[in-house]
Amino acid sequence: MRSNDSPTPKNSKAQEHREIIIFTVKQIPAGKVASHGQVAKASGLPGYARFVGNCLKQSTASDLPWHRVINAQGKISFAENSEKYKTQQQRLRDEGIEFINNRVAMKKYRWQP
DNA sequence: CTTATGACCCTGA
DNA sequence: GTCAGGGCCATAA
Repeated sequence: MRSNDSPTPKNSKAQEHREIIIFTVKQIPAGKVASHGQVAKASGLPGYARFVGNCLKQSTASDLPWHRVINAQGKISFAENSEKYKTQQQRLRDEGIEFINNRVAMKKYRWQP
């Protein structure tokens, strides 16, 4: 490790990746859903699926449609008894997305950039 | 359907 | 520097 290698401590690659991911998530129109890996890939960051989830959780932007981001299985990544699950499900239903057996028909509602 | 395994990424202690 | 954990993913059994 170098000692004088970071002129700006706040400068992180991850920080910029966050911006891109947030930006991409904002591009998801209402009535559509996308998986974490899909968002990551659409952001030009394949393999960042996990980072996306961690990022959305941390982000507090009100204009960020985090509820439109689910896992690749078409299911919400929270526990069914969790409040977050209910909230997300309700918001998606409000946008016209229907759930079948706690699952979304990705085939139909999948966001395609 | 569940469980296991390997992969790839970042954060915080 | 190591280690555990997280809104993950794909494949295999």
